[in-house]
Amino acid sequence: MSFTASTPRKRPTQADVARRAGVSQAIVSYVLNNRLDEVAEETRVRVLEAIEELGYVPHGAARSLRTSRTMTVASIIPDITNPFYPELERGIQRTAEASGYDLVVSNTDGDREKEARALRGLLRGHADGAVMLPFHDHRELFRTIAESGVCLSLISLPDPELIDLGVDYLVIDTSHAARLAVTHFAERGHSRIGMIAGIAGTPPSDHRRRGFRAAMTTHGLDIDEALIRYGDFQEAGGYLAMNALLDRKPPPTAVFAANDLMAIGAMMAIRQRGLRIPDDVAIIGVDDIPAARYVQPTLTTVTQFTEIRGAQAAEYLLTRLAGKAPDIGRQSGHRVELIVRESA
Amino acid sequence: MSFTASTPRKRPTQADVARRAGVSQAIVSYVLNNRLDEVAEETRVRVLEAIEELGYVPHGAARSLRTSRTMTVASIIPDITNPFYPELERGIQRTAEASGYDLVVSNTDGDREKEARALRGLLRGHADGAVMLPFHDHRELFRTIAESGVCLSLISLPDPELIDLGVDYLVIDTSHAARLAVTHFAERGHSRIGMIAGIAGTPPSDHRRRGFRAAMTTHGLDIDEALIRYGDFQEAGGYLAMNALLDRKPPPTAVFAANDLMAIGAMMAIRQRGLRIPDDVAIIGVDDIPAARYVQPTLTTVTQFTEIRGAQAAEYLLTRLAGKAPDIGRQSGHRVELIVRESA
DNA sequence: CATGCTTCCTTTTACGTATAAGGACCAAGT
DNA sequence: ACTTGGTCCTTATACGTAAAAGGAAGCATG
Repeated sequence: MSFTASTPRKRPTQADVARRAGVSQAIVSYVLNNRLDEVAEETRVRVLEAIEELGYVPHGAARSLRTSRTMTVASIIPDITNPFYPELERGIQRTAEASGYDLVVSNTDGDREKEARALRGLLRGHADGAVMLPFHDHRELFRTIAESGVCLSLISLPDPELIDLGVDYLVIDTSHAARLAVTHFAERGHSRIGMIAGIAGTPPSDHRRRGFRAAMTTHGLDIDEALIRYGDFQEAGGYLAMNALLDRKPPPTAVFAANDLMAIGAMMAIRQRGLRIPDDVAIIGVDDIPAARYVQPTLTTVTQFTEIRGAQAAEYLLTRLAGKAPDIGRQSGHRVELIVRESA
Repeated sequence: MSFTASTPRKRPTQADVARRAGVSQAIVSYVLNNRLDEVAEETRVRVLEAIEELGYVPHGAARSLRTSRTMTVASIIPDITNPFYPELERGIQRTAEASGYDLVVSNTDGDREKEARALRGLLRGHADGAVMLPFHDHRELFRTIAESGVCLSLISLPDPELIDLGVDYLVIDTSHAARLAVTHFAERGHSRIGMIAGIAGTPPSDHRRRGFRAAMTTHGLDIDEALIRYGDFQEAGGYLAMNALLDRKPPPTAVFAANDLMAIGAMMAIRQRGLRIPDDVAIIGVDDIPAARYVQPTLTTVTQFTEIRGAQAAEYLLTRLAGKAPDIGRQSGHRVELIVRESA
């Protein structure tokens, strides 16, 4: 049995570097932090050489303890396997890394308890701030976190009390997405319009549904409650919901799905019954995930400019971490646009 | 202008808790670490009450500094927007969280320098270990990392020297995937078979290509070098590569793509020319991403049981972190299976 | 009645870093 | 000659925690 693996060479510390360079530990620290006025050029070079020779790398935890900055940001999102979120994620990561921050990712599955657990993790000081797309209400926890000095950038509807505490918001205006879809349907002569909403009871889903209702009313269309179904934001949920819709007499001629995955699931259900898209049933989704371009027929959808949005949320966070943000939280909406393809 | 946000209430420490409970800081630490023999039940309760009242939460960095454990693992992967990786990611995360570990994610874009940067991050002690799917060769860095006591679990071909250092491997046998695809094509009478490989020069891609060559030879089929093209593992790359293949005279009647995204891009190119799948050109991909079931026609593909694989790689890592692994690195292959759908 | 053993504390130390505070030396100004 | 001030060091300290070491009280043992 080899012992190589069980006897890791202890990593060198600033003290080791200092000994090697014949100076005190403080000087090493000054060199590392570019305090040029504190240390003579000649010494600086000697220290840098020692660092190189020993392969010294700063100890993250010690540094955090001292500075109370971790140089990592957390991203708390519902489901990384839903293509919408990696896109968002990527925007966040790009921005964070550009400022030298690491990224810790937590999947919540949209589960209340998992969301809460991830948030409590912030209190342990694992990250300097977080970007989060919450499914549930966590006002208490957000409050505690904001008060403890961890910055928050939320992608959701804003909460005035939290804005006062310096929480930034990227406002999701999904009612507008619903409006775009319904208008498009109405213009093409549809009147019997159904909706596949997200998980009942979660705020993003409720909001999207309210937007749908409002848009229908605007266009003077009747809302048949039986034509509003709920899915799980996955293909399977869309598939089941669509089947339920097609069982109604008469079935809807157009369906707005709260995200693309469910729209794609719905398309499967429609095809399986031998119906044609968009002739028999038209479909509009939300998110413009890459797959929307690759399904047959291609999917008409409302894009939210996901990656840009992630980057913007992260931007809010990073300016705040840099101390360049106003005390009070900022908020901004975001552009939303209908991309007309073949399905509607 | 409000000052609420700029004056965060300082978080309580064990010392604060101790003061409140009328004991010393050490007792608080003992309580938190369940050293039941060290503290009387009555005191314990008093301390727990104080913790509750003050809302005390342990300070991660301080704890890490003391214990030299961070309770986080890193996952270093090429591209989170490629649906293959979130799947992998999810497996890793599920396993890590079950053991109480946080997960730090780094996207490398398959870029050599970004991979190296993420690896160097490990040396700062941000994580106790890492699961990585490397695109490039980093033997030197891996060596340094392993020697400094950070555990590694790699998804790639094993390196004997690193195995000696206790690095675990989940071996990707993509030559087998290629074999399954070629065999399937051969059985259906195809002889003019093309391949869309990954980025030229990266090990995973090279290996997949070698497997393809070997399988062709096994079946006594000619390899036309002009029918091997390279893509970027994205839809766009598959699309371009397929167009190049269709320009050959005669074009291939079957194409094996190194991943599903490129296969889907290839299908677009085929459709655009008015050709039929699989009658004119048959397609097989690799990964079995969710979209494979939703494209039209549905995509025949080689599944790698991605989430399970991620979980297994993480499992390796966690057992090692728990000190339950042999000094020497482990390695295991993984199941690979052809899923026959409509495209071939 | 000294001795040792438990039980349950407190005191002390170390982890590796950033930085404030202090000191030695030398050139320049009076 | 004596401050003054700058330059470039060293020493000392704090961050919050875990855990070793030490100590006081009570109780049983010979």
